Amino acid sequence: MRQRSIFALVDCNNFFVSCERVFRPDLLARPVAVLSNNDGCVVARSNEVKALGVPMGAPYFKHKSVFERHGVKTFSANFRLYGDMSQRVAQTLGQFSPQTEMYSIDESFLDLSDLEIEDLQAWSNGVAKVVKRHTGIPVSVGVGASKTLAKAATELVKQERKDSGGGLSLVSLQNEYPASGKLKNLPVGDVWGIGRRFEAKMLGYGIRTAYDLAALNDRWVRQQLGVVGLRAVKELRGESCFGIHQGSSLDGQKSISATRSFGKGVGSLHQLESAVASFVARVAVKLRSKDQLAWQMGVFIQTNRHRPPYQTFTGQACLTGPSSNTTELTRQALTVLRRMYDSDFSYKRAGVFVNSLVSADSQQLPLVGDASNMLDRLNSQDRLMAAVDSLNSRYRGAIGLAVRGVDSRADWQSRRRNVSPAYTTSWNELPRVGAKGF
DNA sequence: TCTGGGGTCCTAGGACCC
DNA sequence: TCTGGGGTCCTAGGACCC
Repeated sequence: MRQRSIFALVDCNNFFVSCERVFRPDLLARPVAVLSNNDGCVVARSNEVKALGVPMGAPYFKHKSVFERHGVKTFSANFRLYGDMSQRVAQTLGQFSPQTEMYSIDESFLDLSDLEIEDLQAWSNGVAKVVKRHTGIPVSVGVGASKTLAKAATELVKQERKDSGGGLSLVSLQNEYPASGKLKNLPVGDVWGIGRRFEAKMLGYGIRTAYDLAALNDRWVRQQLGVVGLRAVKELRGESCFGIHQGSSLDGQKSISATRSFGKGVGSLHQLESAVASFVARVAVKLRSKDQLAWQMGVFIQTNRHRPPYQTFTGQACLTGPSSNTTELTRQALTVLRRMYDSDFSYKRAGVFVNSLVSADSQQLPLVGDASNMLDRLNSQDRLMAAVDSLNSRYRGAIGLAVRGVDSRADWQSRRRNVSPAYTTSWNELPRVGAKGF
């Protein structure tokens, strides 16, 4: 008989900010924020910035004066750096359980069900210490009988806002559900699976905490919050509904996209073509890096969301066969774009997506035509694309189709005024010893 | 002037079929 | 007084996650 489930969630504290601080220890006790593309939104906040009352995802311009008044150091998002740091954390976690799932760039679940750990509370604190020592990233470690409870535990740890990180186990041998007496301290909106809408609905009924939520009647929950909400509630009671997906949550993903808001409004078809072509290139690289091919692709262009009339144009193309070939995908994308382009509008955002993905090695050859010819052609395309990918990873963005354009100051390019160096992935960007903070 | 980007799953309703 | 009914597929929209 399988024993009960036990999960841990390791959640990196203020992850993007913590990454920047690893290489800028001078910023450790100072307020720091990381901004999204175009320096538009606040996507990571140090505890000092949280204390200023700046919410997650807030438009930067609305808080700019507060930032200046308090000397908040801001960075433009540097995803190459964060991705690399994320890998380091994941690697460290591998030593604590053979069953790990990288859930997002800053969170991993560990399955502890089959491990013999006597003191889960001490264990969780230990994990936090080791990760901090190995990577410099402070983490919150939560342990529970379900993923949702593990998640709840990390939320409770984070309430303490300790810069060094720490752990909490909600699993005790004596009692399970009432052990969640601690859940009285967790606001209902902080429960995994309860977003803004569901939170408002629950508050309307006087349900304020995770504890209140767990005590509700199943049928009523099903009615109000659907099967998703019901699962969340069951998980809160320690009834595990979700297992571990070994590897990454994104393994076997169903779609891939590349979308961006533009630095300025873009009206000309020529510029949109250049933007879309560069998005296709990104998507195709992602496809190839995952050994995937797509049967379907789509393009969308949008006007400014905050300035009515807001318009979105979307078009889809069915490919003649599954592909990850940049040239072919670009041709299709541009056809779609030209078909739906309307010169009366100025566009602020565009994107390219692919779906109906299949694994490249399970690719079916066409039923008609000379299969060996087809194979040759596919192989030569594969080799070309592999060569392009390898050159581009070494000399970032060196090679591309001409339509993509080469003007890095084009209107559609994002503004990123304060990017930190690629400390961990580019020798050229390593600071000299003795420079500020080293 | 200035508001991110990448995903998933569920549900309701319409089309279509027998 | 009556205008079937059930299954399946697709799509759009809404909710959620980080």
